[in-house]
Amino acid sequence: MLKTAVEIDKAAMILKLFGDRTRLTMMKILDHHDCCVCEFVEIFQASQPSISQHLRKLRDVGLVREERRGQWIFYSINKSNDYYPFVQKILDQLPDQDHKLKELEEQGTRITCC
Amino acid sequence: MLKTAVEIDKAAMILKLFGDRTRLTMMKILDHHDCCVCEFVEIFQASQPSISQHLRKLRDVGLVREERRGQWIFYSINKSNDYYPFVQKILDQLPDQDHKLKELEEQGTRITCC
DNA sequence: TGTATATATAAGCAAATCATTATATAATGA
DNA sequence: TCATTATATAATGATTTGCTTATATATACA
Repeated sequence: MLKTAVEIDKAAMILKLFGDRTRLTMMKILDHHDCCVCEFVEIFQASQPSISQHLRKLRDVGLVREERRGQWIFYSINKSNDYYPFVQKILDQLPDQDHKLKELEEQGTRITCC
Repeated sequence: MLKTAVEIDKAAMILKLFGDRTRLTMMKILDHHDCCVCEFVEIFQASQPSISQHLRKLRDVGLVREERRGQWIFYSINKSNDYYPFVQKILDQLPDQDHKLKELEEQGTRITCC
């Protein structure tokens, strides 16, 4: 009974995070590729603090992880999150966003350090 | 390309609506049973305008339909919505909420008109 | 026809959200 | 060591959200 209520609440919390175009696209990209903050800044043509704040929300609930690699901080999907199976079924239904990374590569702004 | 962007945007719009505990639970219930407004008022112990406003948001994007039956207005899932397959895959992962309707039946507040 | 019931809608308000600007921190490289 | 680059965080403000209260409308029923 109680467990059920908690699960619906937790699902709603995740869906609320996904109810933002930027965060949803981030998650779709991260499901296939790690990315650093500055790549997202390029992809979304958004300010760096704005991107950092979106990533922080995703990190705060354990959906993504951060890892420093030299000068950059890379984000990746946290596949060991309890709700990853739920998350994955949603992301699987979204159109591939690889073209956004391809554009960065063509521009030469994709970070391929480490 | 453009189509892709629109689809992600549309998905984000739906997920934003689902990012609310009340609306998400409503959708899960409606996926199996039609319900009228006063039943939701009982289930969520919420005010009637609050429930009506949530239902309106779901209706405005075509996720649910309304239909008058005598004194009551019943809401149902709109399975012909383009995004219903997407919606259904999300709802399928949520715990069954039938116990909420059972409680109404036990209380005698379930509407079974028409 | 008048009253009660079910619902929708409008207006107002507090809280949440999302961007911006400003600043701090950490790593790199000259 | 100093300047640059990448990032996080704090503070602020505009917008959105979700509730409440008040009111309008439609049906049912005596």
